[in-house]
Amino acid sequence: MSEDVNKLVDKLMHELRRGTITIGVLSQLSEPQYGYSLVTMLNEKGVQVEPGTLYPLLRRLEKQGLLSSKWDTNESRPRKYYYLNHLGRMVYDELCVEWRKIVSSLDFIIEEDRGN
Amino acid sequence: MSEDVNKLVDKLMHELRRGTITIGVLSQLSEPQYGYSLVTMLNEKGVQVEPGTLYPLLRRLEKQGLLSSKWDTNESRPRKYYYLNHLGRMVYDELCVEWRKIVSSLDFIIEEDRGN
DNA sequence: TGACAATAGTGTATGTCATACAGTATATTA
DNA sequence: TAATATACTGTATGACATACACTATTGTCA
Repeated sequence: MSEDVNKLVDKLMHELRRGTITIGVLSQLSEPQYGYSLVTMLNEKGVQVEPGTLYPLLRRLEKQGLLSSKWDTNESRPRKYYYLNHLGRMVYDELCVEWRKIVSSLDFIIEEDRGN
Repeated sequence: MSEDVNKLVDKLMHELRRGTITIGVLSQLSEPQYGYSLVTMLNEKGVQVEPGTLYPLLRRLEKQGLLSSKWDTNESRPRKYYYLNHLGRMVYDELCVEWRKIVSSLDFIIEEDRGN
């Protein structure tokens, strides 16, 4: 497989992953977390997310009302902690339901294709 | 839940679905299909895709070398059929592997969150 | 038969957000 | 002390879905 095709595959995989970043991030915020900790946690769990992506996402979700945040300056260094608020929990739950539907649909059609 | 929140949820769900359109489309092209037939097939199987999305996607995938196409003018009306070629089949298989990894990771972290 | 609707495909503008990278600030390490 | 790591903010670009407009052909119905 050539270099160009590898790039194409990478690109397609990135697009495949794209929509899952939000739900992945929301899933870790039942307890307050700060940005770099989230990057590490998620990477360890198989959800790759770049800091340049995560921070705007956190700010966006906070702006949309799903997350709340607080600065903690009592530790060795200042960190901004984000966590799901009430609305965020509700929306996250709905996204999880939707995710299961999507997975179910895709699993069905991919397995169907396997049979061919 | 207010109107604005419903819109936000809709938007997030759209983003969640976004990356799955390509793999959904590729899954149906082991046999040649034409655009509007694909829209119907996929909708029936739970993968919503708009014609305005599908046609550019089909053209893009063809340009990238994954799909081949042929006009069939022998039927009642002219239709353009697309189908996976050899490279497309290979790439599709890789995407399926990646999809399973993503699903596995997300299932793990969502179930982990359930336990909280 | 002609007008309109449905089918089928193409194209443009806009919206959304990830990525890439630059930059700032603070704490830690060499 | 200077360099590096940690932590966060901001800008430009890339990718592609959505919304909608438009063209072309065939089917339906008055």
